[in-house]
Amino acid sequence: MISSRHIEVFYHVYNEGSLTRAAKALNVSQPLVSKTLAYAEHKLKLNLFVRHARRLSPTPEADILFKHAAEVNQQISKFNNIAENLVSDPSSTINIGCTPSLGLGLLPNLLNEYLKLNPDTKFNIVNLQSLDLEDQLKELTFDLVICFNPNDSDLFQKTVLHSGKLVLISSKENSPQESIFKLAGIQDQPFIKIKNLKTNAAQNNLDDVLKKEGISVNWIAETETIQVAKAMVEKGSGYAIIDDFSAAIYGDKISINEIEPVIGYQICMISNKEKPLSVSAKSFINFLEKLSGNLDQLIEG
Amino acid sequence: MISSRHIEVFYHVYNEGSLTRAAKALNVSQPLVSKTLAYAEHKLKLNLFVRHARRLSPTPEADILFKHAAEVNQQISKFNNIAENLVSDPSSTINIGCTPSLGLGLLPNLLNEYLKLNPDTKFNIVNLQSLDLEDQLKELTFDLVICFNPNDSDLFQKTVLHSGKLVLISSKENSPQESIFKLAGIQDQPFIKIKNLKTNAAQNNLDDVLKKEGISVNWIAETETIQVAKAMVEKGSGYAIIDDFSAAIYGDKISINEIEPVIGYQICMISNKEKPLSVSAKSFINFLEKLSGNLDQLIEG
DNA sequence: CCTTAAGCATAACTATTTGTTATAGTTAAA
DNA sequence: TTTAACTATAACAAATAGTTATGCTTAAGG
Repeated sequence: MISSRHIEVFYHVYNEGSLTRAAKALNVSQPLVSKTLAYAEHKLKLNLFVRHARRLSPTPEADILFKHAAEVNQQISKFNNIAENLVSDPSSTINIGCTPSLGLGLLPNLLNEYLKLNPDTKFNIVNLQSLDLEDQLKELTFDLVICFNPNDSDLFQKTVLHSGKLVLISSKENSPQESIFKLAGIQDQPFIKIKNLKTNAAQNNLDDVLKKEGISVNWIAETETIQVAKAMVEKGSGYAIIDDFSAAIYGDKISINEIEPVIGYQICMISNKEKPLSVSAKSFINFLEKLSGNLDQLIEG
Repeated sequence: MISSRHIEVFYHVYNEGSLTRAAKALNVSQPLVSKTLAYAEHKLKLNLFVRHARRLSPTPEADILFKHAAEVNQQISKFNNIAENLVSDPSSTINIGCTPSLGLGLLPNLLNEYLKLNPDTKFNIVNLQSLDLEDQLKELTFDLVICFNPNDSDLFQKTVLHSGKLVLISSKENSPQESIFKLAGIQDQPFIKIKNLKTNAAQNNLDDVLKKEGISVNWIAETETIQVAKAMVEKGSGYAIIDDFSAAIYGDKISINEIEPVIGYQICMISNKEKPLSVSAKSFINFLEKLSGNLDQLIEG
């Protein structure tokens, strides 16, 4: 039995693709990550990564375990956040719910920007699936929620933060010739499918377009997280289609192509109209509204 | 941020209602449980239990956090079990999936009985929601699954292990006069509702009967776990209705009444017809089939 | 009312885990 | 080549997780 800490380390190593970067993300030293991971592998009697000289590559076992590691992390931080909500002064902390992929990608950048202007702000972030998020917003647990394509509802105030499009990712060795990829072309290529629509509503739109255009995909693997899809693409297993935001963030070792026809998605902020907001929450929402539509610049940072 | 170990300790203390018994369940010393719990409370800045002389009673915060603690535990053991399945020799270990409430109540008794006869057997138990269970059985992750009222399917071989009925639980001070409780009587009493039908399909039948009989309940609290319902009943907050198995196991401090009309449920074992089973798995399934219908005697043990 | 037994807290430890810095070894790329 | 980026190991230090022994409180029984 390995503990939550080991799982957390494994998660970050998989996610970052390197011990050094995982150590940075976890705010600990690199040797500790090396040791902890080795210990976890020893305890599980599994090799999670193959060590190349300057690089780690996840084993098939790691690919399978990653999504469960993500769930464990989510669950534990959810527990702690709920506990914190039970105790903390609601006026001083801004409670934000968001989907796991945005919590990893977009949100840290947003908070950083805001903290430059308002250094004393405290945030409390809970990662949940989209459906859960809307429930919790109804129950007034959060001040605001950031997610993909939310359902419209009279209860909620909605602001579109970003309109993006889906892009094709492929390994550098095996990327398509044309810079704008024709969607029908994926019939000729092995494809990595991202299921679990709850986590990533953007995928919904893809399925709709594929059906409408009558394109059948030749999928060779199905996964629930963008990270695993990206890892497989990197190994050269096939193409995958993800949102441009995640591609930009995870995309140093892969090649990215725009797609025709364009498949759009939205990242929105929603808040409950009936919830009386604290001054700090109002200020943050105001900040986001001003930023709305210009989020691209944050990715570079 | 508290770790999985703290959450585990909190879970068991809540579940057992005492530090000493939690220590026994966790196979550690009582002082350790005392310290770990105190540490968790300190870290969370929350009082989880009010200390009376010979007894702990959970605070409202603990009632809220318990279900999340249960989810964390489930998630972590799921991770470890999946990892184990990736490595272990399938022929030597019997992989069982079951719902959380049965995993806590019935299954340990069953395994104990079986281990008396076959001391060398290794079990691997994963707690999941009913819907997940059937998916995993399809994917051949488990040798067998034990759950409430499963859906019929051609893929699965089903054996009824136990036919039971739902019972009323109440505090000793405030229990109904008549030994067989007329269901319509709950209109007059505050009621604790157990939602989350996924975990406890037995509750489905209750809702059906209530609707059919046109009985409206005056529910004052809604929870997702039997343990929280039991804790509230014990505090005298109201009545609740649970399966007789759980009542017998959790029921030393509460009073139990049969209900009229009788509301039945079944505990079943299902296995995938297509999965080639190991000798040990076959033997265990055989053992269960023989026991089928005579599970009551196990509760006393 | 006094004794007993059950149950929690504290003290005084030990063992294990988690963390650190310093440093050596490997190799892709300038 | 040299450099820079990464991982592994060694040698410690700090924090956690565990132990037994023991004292305090009180519900229950004689």
